[in-house]
Amino acid sequence: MSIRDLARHLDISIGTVSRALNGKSDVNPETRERVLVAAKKLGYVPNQSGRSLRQGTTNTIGFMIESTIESADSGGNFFMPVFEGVQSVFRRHHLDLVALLCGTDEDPATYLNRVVGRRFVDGLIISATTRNDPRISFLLERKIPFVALGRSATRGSYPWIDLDFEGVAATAVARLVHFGHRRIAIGVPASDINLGYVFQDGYKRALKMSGIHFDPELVLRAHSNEEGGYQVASGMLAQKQMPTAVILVNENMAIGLYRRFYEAGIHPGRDVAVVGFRESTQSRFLSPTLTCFRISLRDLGIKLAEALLSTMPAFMSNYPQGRIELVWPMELVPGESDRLWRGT
Amino acid sequence: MSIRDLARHLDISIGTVSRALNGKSDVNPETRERVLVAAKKLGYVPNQSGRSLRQGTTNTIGFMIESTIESADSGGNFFMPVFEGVQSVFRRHHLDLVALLCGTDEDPATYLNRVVGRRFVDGLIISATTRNDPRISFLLERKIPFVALGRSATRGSYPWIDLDFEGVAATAVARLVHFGHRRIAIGVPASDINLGYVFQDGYKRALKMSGIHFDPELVLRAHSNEEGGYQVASGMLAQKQMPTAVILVNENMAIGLYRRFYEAGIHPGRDVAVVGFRESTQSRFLSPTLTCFRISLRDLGIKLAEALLSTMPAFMSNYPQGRIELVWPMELVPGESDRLWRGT
DNA sequence: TATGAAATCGTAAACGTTTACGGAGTCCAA
DNA sequence: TTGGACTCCGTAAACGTTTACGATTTCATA
Repeated sequence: MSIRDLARHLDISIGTVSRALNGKSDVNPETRERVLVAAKKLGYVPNQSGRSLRQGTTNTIGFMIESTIESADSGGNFFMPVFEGVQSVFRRHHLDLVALLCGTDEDPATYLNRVVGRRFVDGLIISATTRNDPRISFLLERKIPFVALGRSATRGSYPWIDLDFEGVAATAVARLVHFGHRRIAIGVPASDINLGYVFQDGYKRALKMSGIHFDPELVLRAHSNEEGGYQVASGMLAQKQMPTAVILVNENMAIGLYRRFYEAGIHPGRDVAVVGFRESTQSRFLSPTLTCFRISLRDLGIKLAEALLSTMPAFMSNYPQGRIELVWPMELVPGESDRLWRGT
Repeated sequence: MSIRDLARHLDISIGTVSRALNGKSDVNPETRERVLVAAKKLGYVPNQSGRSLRQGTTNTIGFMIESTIESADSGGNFFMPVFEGVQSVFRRHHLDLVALLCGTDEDPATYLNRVVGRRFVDGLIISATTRNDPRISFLLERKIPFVALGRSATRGSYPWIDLDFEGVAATAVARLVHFGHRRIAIGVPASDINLGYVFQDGYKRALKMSGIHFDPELVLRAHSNEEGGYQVASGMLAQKQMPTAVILVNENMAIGLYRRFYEAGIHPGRDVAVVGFRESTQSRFLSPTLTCFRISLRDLGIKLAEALLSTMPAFMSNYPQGRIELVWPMELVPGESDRLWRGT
């Protein structure tokens, strides 16, 4: 069922059929109608390879997510709503979104090279950017439209949207200090993901603002999952003077952290204050409920999509131009995990 | 940087270049070497649209996952490891895997129709199959290679791999009965997903085996997330005679269920027995740890990939033929959530 | 009626591959 | 010297689209 079959069936030329289907102006409204109903009746769908080859564009956007060991068990629930948002924008422009999974046994940069080289996608959204992310320089030099979810320390100008981890650290520290805490630990990712650095910097700055000396012992590196949280709690318990509060950068860590404290007879929200990261159904139903930060992942996805489209020649005209370096604000959602504190 | 440029640069014909790159036999080993090094040096990557158009095959497999409201916050951590497994097999065959996200505002069947019609993928893995899944009959009639993760009640023969929810129900019921329980509730998905039916059937059968009368009141429908778990617990608490045990079909429900019971002063693992579904880092670090079922998602992914390849003409020869209707066994992992039971 | 513009459509080239086919060598045996 | 077998390579068609261009028709106007 190619366009040729359709044309034969209607006894008109394939050029006219193509123009009719693509909404070109120089075609009789009446024949256009005939073409459209015939296409629907015969179930004609244009072959994407053919049109891609001709137009040099695939109408497909790739969202690259890495299923690293660390995030394998936790990344999904974050990305799904983001996809939703991205897709809601793309649909209006007849763009398809595919998620590109880079396995753990392949280097993200070479994977990207293959995908881009094949002309598989017209644009990319990359996520989980590392401190110096080779993908960014690669995409810049190849002039592939992209937007990064998470900035990086890479030189050069490129569009990125990043969560305000510095703000998270500042808000959390200020709140905990206000509750009387002085010894505040943080759990940061063990990987090279850039958010860890941003978060840690924000933490230090916030401590300085409160006149608290920075103690490197309070920075606990761990994987961003339940087991990592368990280790963070263990690290806190092992210190001669246990921190009275902790800020986590991932909500899954909270579960393991709770667990470890329970085992030690310590009750989060009563004996130790916990601030988690992202508000979710999970954080709302934990016991104690987690004080954390709210973010509309769907809106984030929408913004990502718009940012990308504003850099793509075919869609630029519909979107405002200019640098895109956006720090996404988050709102603190009070929970029980840091409220029941009664002082040392 | 097309194959034509490469040929010009080497001063040989494009046909020879193509044959050299594709490992055809009728090419001088020496010139092949020249082609390969030049291709690498110039960074040539074949245009996928061109080859797809010519060969009628895209070398791409789609894994369709629906980001329904229900699973939006929980589906990810399940699929990531599965992707890993699938991809490990595909890589050997130079197949690319993309995740196809069907948004909540689009009908899965029409989405599938578009993707398939465009000749975007050579094969498909579909998941979250419903009771009567229109995608299955669609793919069957269009003769698109596919494998379903989760069987369906649809007539016709097609390859599927399904988790052994009947076995889960049987094992859990038998165990709980052995611990002295007679009034065992279950939490099943509120959606039309087929696993809910399978699970429920297994539950009924297991009750009959133990000589326990089936009470429809004990079947509690809810979303497969934390909030759903909360509602299941509420449902149990509301009954004149509260069930002494509950089996959940999703581990995220456990968190909300725990929450609700805590609020009522009831301790899971002491006052009520809970059996969850899938073993994960989460289930291991909950308090109490969840008695649940272990499954290697990576192996599941590998099996899915092999099943699909065995139905695709280009790869059939490498894989055993025959019907693929596989019930994937799961092993019970004892936790604390159903062990501390001391009887009524 | 002649003319030109507008509307509508057909023709053919082009996108980047792969591959069937045939041609040009080379080598060896008859 | 001829013929055949073999190796290697070039030629050109084909995949399904889109689109620039020109051809034809219609229609109003001079």
